[in-house]
Amino acid sequence: MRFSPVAESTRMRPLWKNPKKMPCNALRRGYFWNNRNPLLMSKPKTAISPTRAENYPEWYQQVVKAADLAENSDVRGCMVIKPWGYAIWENIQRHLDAMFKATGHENAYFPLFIPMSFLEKEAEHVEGFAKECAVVTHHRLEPDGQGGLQPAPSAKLEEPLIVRPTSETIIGATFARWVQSYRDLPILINQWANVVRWELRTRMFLRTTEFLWQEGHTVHATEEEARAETKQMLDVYADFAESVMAMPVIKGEKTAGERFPGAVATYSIEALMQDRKALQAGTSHFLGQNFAKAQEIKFQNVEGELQYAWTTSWGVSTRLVGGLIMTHSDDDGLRLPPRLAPAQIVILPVHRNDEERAIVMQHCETLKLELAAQQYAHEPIRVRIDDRDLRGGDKRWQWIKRGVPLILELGPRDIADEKVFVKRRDIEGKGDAVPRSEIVSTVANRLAEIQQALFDRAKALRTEATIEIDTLDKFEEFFTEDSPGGLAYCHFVDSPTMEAKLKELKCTVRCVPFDGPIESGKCIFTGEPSDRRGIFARAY
RNA sequence: CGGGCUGUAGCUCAGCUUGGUAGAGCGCUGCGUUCGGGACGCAGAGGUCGCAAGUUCAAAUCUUGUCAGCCCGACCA
Repeated sequence: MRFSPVAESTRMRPLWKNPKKMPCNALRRGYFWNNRNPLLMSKPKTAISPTRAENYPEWYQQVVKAADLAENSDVRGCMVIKPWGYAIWENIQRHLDAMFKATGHENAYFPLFIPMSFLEKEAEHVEGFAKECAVVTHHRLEPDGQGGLQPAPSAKLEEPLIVRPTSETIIGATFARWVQSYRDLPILINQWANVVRWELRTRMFLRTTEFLWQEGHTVHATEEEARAETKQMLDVYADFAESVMAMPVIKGEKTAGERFPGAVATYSIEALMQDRKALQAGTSHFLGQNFAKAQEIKFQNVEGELQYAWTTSWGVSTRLVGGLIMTHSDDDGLRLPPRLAPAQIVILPVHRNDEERAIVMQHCETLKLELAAQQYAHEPIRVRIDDRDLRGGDKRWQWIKRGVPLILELGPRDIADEKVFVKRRDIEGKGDAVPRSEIVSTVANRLAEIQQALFDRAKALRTEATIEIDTLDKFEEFFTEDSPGGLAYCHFVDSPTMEAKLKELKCTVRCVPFDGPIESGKCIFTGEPSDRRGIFARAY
């Protein structure tokens, strides 16, 4: 997740002022800022370097930086989410929160710290999380005698606390007190929180040591109801991903190996990124009675019998922002779907002197008010005027890199012509002059078109990258190092043979899609009979 | 936890082999010319060379120790 030193330095800057002295490697590989490499001058200039085709992971890092979304912090593996990035997360929260409320859930907040013994209660859960937990062992610091501090030996905790990697255990313990009768059920709770998983390799938004998420936890009287809840929330996620994020997803069930520790069934939405790697964008778990038994969540049913409850949990995280970036962005930076854009429209005033400035600003303010009075997707349109004292080109490129869907320019010439210059971020090119009289009435439509266009483009890419494979040879060919890869639908039966082959190919089973047809086939790894295809892909 | 590497200006780095006034690009500040697709010129500000000890008349440079970080592997939303 750190910017690699190579990329930050040599690749971005002209190391050799005299082109004749440049090593030819550097020339060929385009190690030049803004592609000013003299040998590549014919190539269109892009705001992000390297391009997606040249070096996808590095491109991703550069987009995060150029779009001003986040930066690395002084704490290893943790990022600072900057205002523009956080505003995107806030929009994600706002939409999801409304959807959770609409399905009957309420927000609550549980402790950051979990007694270690809680984690120990569910055996598989221990297995799954123990290795990556941050542990709190002391509650006081004292001088170490050398000008520094140390945890006070006298302040050692009797039982260590772990920083929550997820809250099933502590919420379960709480629910155990809340539930006595079938009349107390269901319990439908959501929590917006931060969690910590001490990952060794981190990447901005996609995998950081601390991340922000939402975790829903529910308790039900019956298995059917809990299963329905699990599916319902997966549907909520899928709906959100597709309609708000414009990110096409596939709903499916995880295999045993990919299941949440302690769950009976794990469902996920899977998205395909532009480098043809899959991203798990959200998960929903049917926990059966496993956690209820571990946490003693019991209730008396109508007949007066004591029963274990059925629980679920489901979550999405700031990882969605990573998915958003990799789904829509291009070689000029971020492209935001209008429904999530912190600013859907930025107006750039163009003026050269104070006299012009006064006139232009007045027109900009009026335009802003008219636009903001319009609605898109049942919300007032979000408009900003950028009147910072910067050169026009710089400013314009900043907003392009930040992914604002519509950039409007308004200068003396436009005012004279009664026009506004409009640039759609999702379309190549400089933009068009639109009559001032039309811009306000058509703006909601324009945003809707952008939203749809981004979705369509992403979906087309996925369709192009999707294939059905029925032989191991073809499978291996599809996932060789040089092959672009993608989503492979294959018959399979979970087995050690398969696991070994997948590991060799750096490939994973993403899920067994719900909408896949039931058809008889043979596992491409073992030849055993199978009736469903699974989706295989390299993944984040 | 194994293997490789790096700590010098806000950022990215050069300088170290062969010890002798602390460097570049970008960024930042000011002034001027520019300005509707990423401007240019001039003038500035900015550093206990990760930390500690040692060798030396003299250490960014050599030696030892120490701390931190990065990359590649095994694990993961």
